[in-house]
Amino acid sequence: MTGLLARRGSWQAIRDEVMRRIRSREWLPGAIIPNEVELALDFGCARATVNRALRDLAAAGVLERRRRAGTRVAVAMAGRAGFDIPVIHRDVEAAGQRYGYRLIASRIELPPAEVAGRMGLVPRELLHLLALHCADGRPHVYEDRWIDPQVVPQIREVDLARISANEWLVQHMPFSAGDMGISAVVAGEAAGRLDVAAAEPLLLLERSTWSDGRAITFVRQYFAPGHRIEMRLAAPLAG
Amino acid sequence: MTGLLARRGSWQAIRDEVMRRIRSREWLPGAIIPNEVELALDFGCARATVNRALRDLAAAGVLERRRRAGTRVAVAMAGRAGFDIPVIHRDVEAAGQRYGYRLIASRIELPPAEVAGRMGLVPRELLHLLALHCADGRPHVYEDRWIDPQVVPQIREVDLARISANEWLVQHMPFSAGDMGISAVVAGEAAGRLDVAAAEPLLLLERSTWSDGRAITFVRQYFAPGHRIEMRLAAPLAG
DNA sequence: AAGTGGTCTAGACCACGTC
DNA sequence: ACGTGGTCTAGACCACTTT
Repeated sequence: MTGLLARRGSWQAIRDEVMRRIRSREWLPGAIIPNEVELALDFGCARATVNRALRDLAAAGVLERRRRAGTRVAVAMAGRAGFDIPVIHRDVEAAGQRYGYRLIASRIELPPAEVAGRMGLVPRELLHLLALHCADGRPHVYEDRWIDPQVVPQIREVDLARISANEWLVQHMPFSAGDMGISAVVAGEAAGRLDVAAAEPLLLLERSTWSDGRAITFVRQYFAPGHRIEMRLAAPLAG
Repeated sequence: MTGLLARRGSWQAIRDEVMRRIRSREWLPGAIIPNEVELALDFGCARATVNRALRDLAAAGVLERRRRAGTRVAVAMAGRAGFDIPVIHRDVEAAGQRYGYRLIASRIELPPAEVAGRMGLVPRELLHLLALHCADGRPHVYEDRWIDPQVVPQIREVDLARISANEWLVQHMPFSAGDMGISAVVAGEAAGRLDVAAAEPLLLLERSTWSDGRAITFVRQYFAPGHRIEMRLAAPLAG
């Protein structure tokens, strides 16, 4: 490609050209593509520029790169996506509704074995919170949360009746990893909290959050009937 | 930091040091941090190396960078996450079960207004597929899919009784953007397909996929009771 | 107008893992 | 062992946006 695709950043042009060759099946999944030096000659640029483009595609999962082994087109190039973790506060307000939060209960107690297991710790006393998030005064999300005060000692001094544990954690314990599971359940015992029939199907979101190998919190959130968790899927490349 | 954190890549050491300063509240959310030249002097490295580190953090959402305005610590540094799009085939086999696929119906017909709306097009004839994904011979996911043959003309020549539309699309129309919604519903009309009671709560995943501004496909997937969609949350930084 | 990040270069050395 | 990607440098020019 003799400089055809020149743009603002030539590494983007290179990335696009590589993508084109993959899409057009000029470079098949699993096949090794030319090395950086060859591509740099081909594209008439520095190797660092090619490196930038290929690194970008590797990060997006389109390419697989290994020293000495070279760069190949990923075989199962389907799966990764990015989305924004739903933040209830913003969710509600984005829908043009007034957000409300109410702490129902706050106790220090032993978690059931399942919760302890999810948090990967031997049962010991944790902070247990029950809370309700409201939209325009109506129950929106019922939340059952466990927090390990040994990992987040400052939590003892927070007035959790005023600020939701989630918002406080987000502000003071950021950058954590975690896992999340979504399932459908019958309202059951959460029905009373959300003011719905016990047979109503609810979305249950379970999330555990980790910092430095230690579980910070585990939360179960029951969403009011009809709620929809939405996410935009970010493609490896727009186009 | 006089070379204290030297590692394999010094840009990673710089990234870690910047993170440390943010975590320790040495640099507060919203505050401007020193520019690249200053940091390069501070760290005793080339500006490009600092740039690499800061670009990485900006991509992770930890920093916000603007020309001329400088680099500042992001205020709402909570939200982004990454996960792998659930691929039913792999899901089932990862659970040690045998995957099966069965095409129930395939028709060319006009979509209901809601589907047309989701795909952002005026109603015209689309390919409509009903299919069942099985695990160990038992119904696992019931799928109701619409495909626009004007966007994917090759689909007409595919034997969709043998390969699922999803797998074919993934292989031949990769790298697309889209949006996804998850909700809880009662089994209702999907109950018969999944062989469950009509009142059973099911997870409904709706996804529309776009390529180049045009909708490729819109699919509703009803998961068998008890199914859980899991995702690992990728933190901006491990640690 | 001027300062900041964005990018490119040409060359170099290094680390890793395959051969 | 040696080829490949990973990274770093020192300098340069450019693009954007705020002052």
